[in-house]
Amino acid sequence: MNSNNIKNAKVFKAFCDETRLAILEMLQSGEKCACVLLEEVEVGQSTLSHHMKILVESGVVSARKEGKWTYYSICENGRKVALELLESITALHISTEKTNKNCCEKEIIS
Amino acid sequence: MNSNNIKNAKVFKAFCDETRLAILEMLQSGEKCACVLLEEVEVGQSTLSHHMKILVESGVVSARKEGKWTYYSICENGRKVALELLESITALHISTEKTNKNCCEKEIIS
DNA sequence: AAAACATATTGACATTTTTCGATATGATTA
DNA sequence: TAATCATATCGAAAAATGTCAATATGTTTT
Repeated sequence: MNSNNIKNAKVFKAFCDETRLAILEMLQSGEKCACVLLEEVEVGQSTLSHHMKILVESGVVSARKEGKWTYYSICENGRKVALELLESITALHISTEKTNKNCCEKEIIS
Repeated sequence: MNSNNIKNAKVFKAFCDETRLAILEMLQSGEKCACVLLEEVEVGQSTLSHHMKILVESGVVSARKEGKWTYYSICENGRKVALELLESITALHISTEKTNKNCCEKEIIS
């Protein structure tokens, strides 16, 4: 039982919301100021701020403050971490052989 | 604006819940019968069934019915699709040059 | 055919997440 | 220093999700 599951789930929260995927899409063309994102995304300012927080906390997006503006961009390292995490949580740990044909032994024993 | 965002979000829903990550973890050692998963995961039968549905719909897990049992396993192809999707939605479409230093032109113009 | 079993579905409730408007904070401009 | 601007935070409402108990469905066993 991996107790990192709660933490890992947080990384993927970044990608399981429509609005956040739209934001990521905009960031693919490079760093964007929050005010620019706000113009293109169909949510209010406080909602955008909330989504940006989730994206930053997932590690996939990084924030840079400059004066009164905040610039967001896709974080290469966070991207790599997420990809490797997805690789690792879906990787098979066995060869292709079937070992579970009779998985419900209680049926057979009792 | 990519209208696949709703569909894509669904793929990652598989990974943004603690219980589903625990289930995936069990499936890493190979195909498992629902009854075996139920023994190890801390939820009721109907809840497990609900999670399995989400996992199957994401494409990452496939179900195989055999008599009264249902066997679940990580779907190699679905895994690949998810990985490629994550690659593509986080890929930068520009070189590293900064183009947004003065992103808030309205400030300068008005 | 009836009983037992594995899983899916339904409906209700609890929790979490998303959203918004209002307000706070912190920076810049006048 | 007052006004303005960009963003964050708060509190409440709405929507979505997770959970369970009960029941339905389909299969196997007796």
